[in-house]
Amino acid sequence: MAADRRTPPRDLPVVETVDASFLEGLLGYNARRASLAVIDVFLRRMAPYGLRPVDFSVLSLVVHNPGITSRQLCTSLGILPPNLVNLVAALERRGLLERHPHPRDGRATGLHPTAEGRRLMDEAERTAAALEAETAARLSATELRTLLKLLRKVYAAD
Amino acid sequence: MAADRRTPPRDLPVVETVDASFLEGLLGYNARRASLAVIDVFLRRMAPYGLRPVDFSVLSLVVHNPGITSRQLCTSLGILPPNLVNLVAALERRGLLERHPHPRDGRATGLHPTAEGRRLMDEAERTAAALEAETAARLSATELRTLLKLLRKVYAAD
DNA sequence: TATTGTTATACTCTATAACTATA
DNA sequence: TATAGTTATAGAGTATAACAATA
Repeated sequence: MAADRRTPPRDLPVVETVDASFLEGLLGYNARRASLAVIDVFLRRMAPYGLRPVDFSVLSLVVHNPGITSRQLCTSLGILPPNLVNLVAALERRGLLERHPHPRDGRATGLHPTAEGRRLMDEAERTAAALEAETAARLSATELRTLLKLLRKVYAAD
Repeated sequence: MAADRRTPPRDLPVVETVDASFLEGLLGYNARRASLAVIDVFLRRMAPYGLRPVDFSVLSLVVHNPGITSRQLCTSLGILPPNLVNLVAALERRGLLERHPHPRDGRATGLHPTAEGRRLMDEAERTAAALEAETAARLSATELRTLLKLLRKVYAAD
């Protein structure tokens, strides 16, 4: 599948600087680039806690919502049930949360943070807040508030 | 790995409505959610053209930058070279672009849109622009401009 | 020696089907 | 009959190492 080398060097155009202006005008393109940039920093700063973004999200919801079920986690975070199983199992093995039978629904399992889970999340959430200010250092506090508001407007009413 | 069913139904908390307020205050969380929502619509509306977001991005850059190299595409879009190969090969097989030797660098290959490639992108880009207005219908034109500007500010200076 | 494009490959993420136990 | 949780598995997306051809 090599290019046709028999073609003589004719009037073929050469690109010096790439024009990406069309893509840069699209919301999807910019939202994706921004989210990748932010998540990249997040990944590096959360590595010491052994938490990927998805682990952070799950454990954060468990800490702020003791007794939350897997189903509620999936709905809140847009994770499919089969993909949550190992996530929760790993956090349980690390002693960061416990599973107890749901008091009112025998099918469900309530997820509860352990003392260690609360302690870790307290640290991790403070790191996340600091990181937030840092990542968005190019934005004023007002700009950051506006950005969050507009982003929520884009996906909230789905 | 079942929950301990011997535990009697004690004072275990039950979550009625999930509190996600901490996550909703994080830029990364909101950027990710927004980008997934926008890309989901994009995916559905571009399916008739047989273009995923990444195909759209690649072909758009080729159309707007005839002669662009794989390396330039990778740098512009944050794709790793090995993962671009099959992408370009597929677009070539569909007759949407052609590969010709680079006039000034024997190692490189220039990518050039075919007439069919230009025609398809013309349609696809008009659909993308329409979709843009639609997806962001909850935002005013001013809000959309502000959102794009702030998103670029987040990732631009990386 | 460095760079472009490529192959092979591995790892993660996401998605679907099917099962169990409870409601 | 429907739902919560689980298993197994398939597919897409993303990553690294190593190579040939050219600079």
